[in-house]
Amino acid sequence: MKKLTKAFKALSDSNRIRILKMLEVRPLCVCEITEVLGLATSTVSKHLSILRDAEFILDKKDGKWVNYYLNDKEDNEYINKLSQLLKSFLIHDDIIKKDGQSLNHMDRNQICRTYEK
Amino acid sequence: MKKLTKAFKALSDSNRIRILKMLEVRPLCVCEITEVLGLATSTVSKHLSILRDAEFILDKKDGKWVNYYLNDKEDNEYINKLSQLLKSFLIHDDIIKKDGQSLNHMDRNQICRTYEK
DNA sequence: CGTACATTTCGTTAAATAACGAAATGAAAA
DNA sequence: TTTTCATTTCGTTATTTAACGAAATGTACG
Repeated sequence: MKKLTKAFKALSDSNRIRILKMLEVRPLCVCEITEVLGLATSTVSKHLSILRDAEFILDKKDGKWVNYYLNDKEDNEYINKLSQLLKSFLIHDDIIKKDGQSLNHMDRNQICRTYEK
Repeated sequence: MKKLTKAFKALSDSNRIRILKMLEVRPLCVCEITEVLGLATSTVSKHLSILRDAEFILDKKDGKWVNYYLNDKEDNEYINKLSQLLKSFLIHDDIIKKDGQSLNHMDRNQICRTYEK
């Protein structure tokens, strides 16, 4: 029961939904997500830890970057089903569409420079 | 987006999950739910209003009782899909099973007497 | 080695939430 | 119409949460 309510709680914030929908497009580092959402880096990092704790996402270190991506392992029924369902939701949502477009024009090496913020 | 996060927020509390699973068994009045959950009546009433606001449930007055039941109308895609999914979850959960058993032995007219509490 | 920099952790603050009891509401029964 | 009683609303309190900036961490590059 706790695992399930944790999953729903993770999905109950619009910024976290946006993150998951962005990760449907491709794996992303923290600063790319930060750029799209317009939040502080520390806030985005916290959101990602909540999504990871609920097992919606996984991360992989790659040099100085940390890439986050959707968890498509088969070992958590709730997460599998909910992720799949979420993929069918918000297809025509303006914010979600715009977020996806932003990602297409985005170069991580241009964006992720602390001193420009 | 707001409707969706509201739905997930409604599902992010274990007492509200228990209520929805109980309503899968049969429609219930506030005091039956109160009895099973062991919460104050006002707290249960608030949980029900959250579930109703998210459109997971509907209510119908019947004399002095208010019966709550699952919303099986077809007009809210998110709710339909999530309710359906929830029906497949927690089938073997001990608390959920026990809640269902409690309901079977329950007579609303025995339970719902303010002065006995 | 030392600097740069992506990310996480920490401490704080404002807002949201779950819980309760008491009071208000409204329908049914006496 | 007065009382009963299921339910809702209100006011309060304790906890959780989302947000921020500052400081800490750890890797890569000069």
